[in-house]
Amino acid sequence: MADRVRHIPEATVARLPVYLRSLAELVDEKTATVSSERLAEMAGVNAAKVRKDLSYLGSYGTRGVGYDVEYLLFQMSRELGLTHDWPVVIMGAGNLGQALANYGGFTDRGFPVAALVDADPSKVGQTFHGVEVHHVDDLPKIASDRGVRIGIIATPAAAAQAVADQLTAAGIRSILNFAPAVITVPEESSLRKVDLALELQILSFYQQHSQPDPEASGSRT
Amino acid sequence: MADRVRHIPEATVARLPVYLRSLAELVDEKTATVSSERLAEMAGVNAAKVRKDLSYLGSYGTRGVGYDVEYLLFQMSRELGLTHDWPVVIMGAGNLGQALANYGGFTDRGFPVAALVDADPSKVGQTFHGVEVHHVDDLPKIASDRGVRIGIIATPAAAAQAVADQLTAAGIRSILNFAPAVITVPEESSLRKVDLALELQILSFYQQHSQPDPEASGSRT
DNA sequence: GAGTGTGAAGTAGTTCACAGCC
DNA sequence: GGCTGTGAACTACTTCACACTC
Repeated sequence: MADRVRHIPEATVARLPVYLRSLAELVDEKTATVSSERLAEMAGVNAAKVRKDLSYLGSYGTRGVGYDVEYLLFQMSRELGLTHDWPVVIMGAGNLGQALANYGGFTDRGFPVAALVDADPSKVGQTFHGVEVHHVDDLPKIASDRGVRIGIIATPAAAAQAVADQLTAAGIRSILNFAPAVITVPEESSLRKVDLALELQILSFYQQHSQPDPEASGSRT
Repeated sequence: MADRVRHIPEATVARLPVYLRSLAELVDEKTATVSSERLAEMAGVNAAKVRKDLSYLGSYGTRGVGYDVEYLLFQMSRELGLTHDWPVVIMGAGNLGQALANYGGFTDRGFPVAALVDADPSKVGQTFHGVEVHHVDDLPKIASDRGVRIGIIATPAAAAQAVADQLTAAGIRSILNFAPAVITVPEESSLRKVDLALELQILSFYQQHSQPDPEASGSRT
């Protein structure tokens, strides 16, 4: 039994939110229990993976029955730290920053946008979708006043590293980077990236390699 | 030599665009050759990985010297299928769809937005950032007329699977899904996902587990 | 009988370490 | 001497298969 083993593989962590969403759907449709097989289907993975993933959280299933939807949902929310809100700041009040502030999906899911932050004084004071733009110099104050733990970088690539450093200086250790640039953060910080063009380039690769190119000559058979 | 070995690991494919970007920077600053070490630093990975990744494309380096920046950039663009444009359609002309149409980053990188597509007749005919909204019934025609091979799903979650099916029916086999929903596509199609809330939830997990919880009791040492 | 929990086997990806070439 | 290219060792993740519990 050896304490509660507290190391959950990264790959598993990345799937927990998908299970969470599936569980939320099951609650909506008033399903009381769910098998690993059903959950696997909903999450688009296989059943063995679901069972192994869930086993890292603890033994919350019942053999012969399945998992109690509500109980599992609660445990998973707790594990993911979603039992309370996490206010975020969006760095960069340009197109992307505004669009993200505008996008309801964050607030709805427990990540209210506490502020937009920009270096351009002409943007400071403006409001987008109810979110005010503050000057980057005020970041430390905003972060501590509003308990912001997560920063979203929505600046041009050239500014991304400097902005990451500002977030770090303001005590923000979780960063979601939308800028198409590689940034480095201290060891103890978490960094996730979303790079739209990169995803399209990956699709392009597979597109390129899918159809046997009619121009490919020379190699018969 | 056994032909040219044509299986590149997925993990490698996902890194190629990052190398590509680094190489583009090197070209800008007129650097002629680059070592795996330098490239690794720029891409935020380690040097052995760079060498192994590049070796899948072929032996484009020179021992004792490094890689010719321009030549490698060209080879990599070719491999990624970026020597020509790939027009895309954006499915869903709501907030997110409009924001994506508005975001210059796609067109700049060789993925011009051929059309926005929506089911709502009141949106059809409108223009966002120079991109016209078409009715979803016209999708097959648009796709074939404009050679669209990539579709971007920017609809609400509830519509995502139906839209994916419409894309498939229109012969589009590469899909980038922004909707917070699991969708399935035929075996031969490629699917990538971008889920903003999911990324924040992952950060929340690590945030939650980072600080040694002061309430954690019992285990001394 | 049904369905979880998990060791064991299998697979993919990473890193090491060094032979080989410039 | 410097740096690539790559087998070999290692690590992470996935899947299988079955003992175990309800």
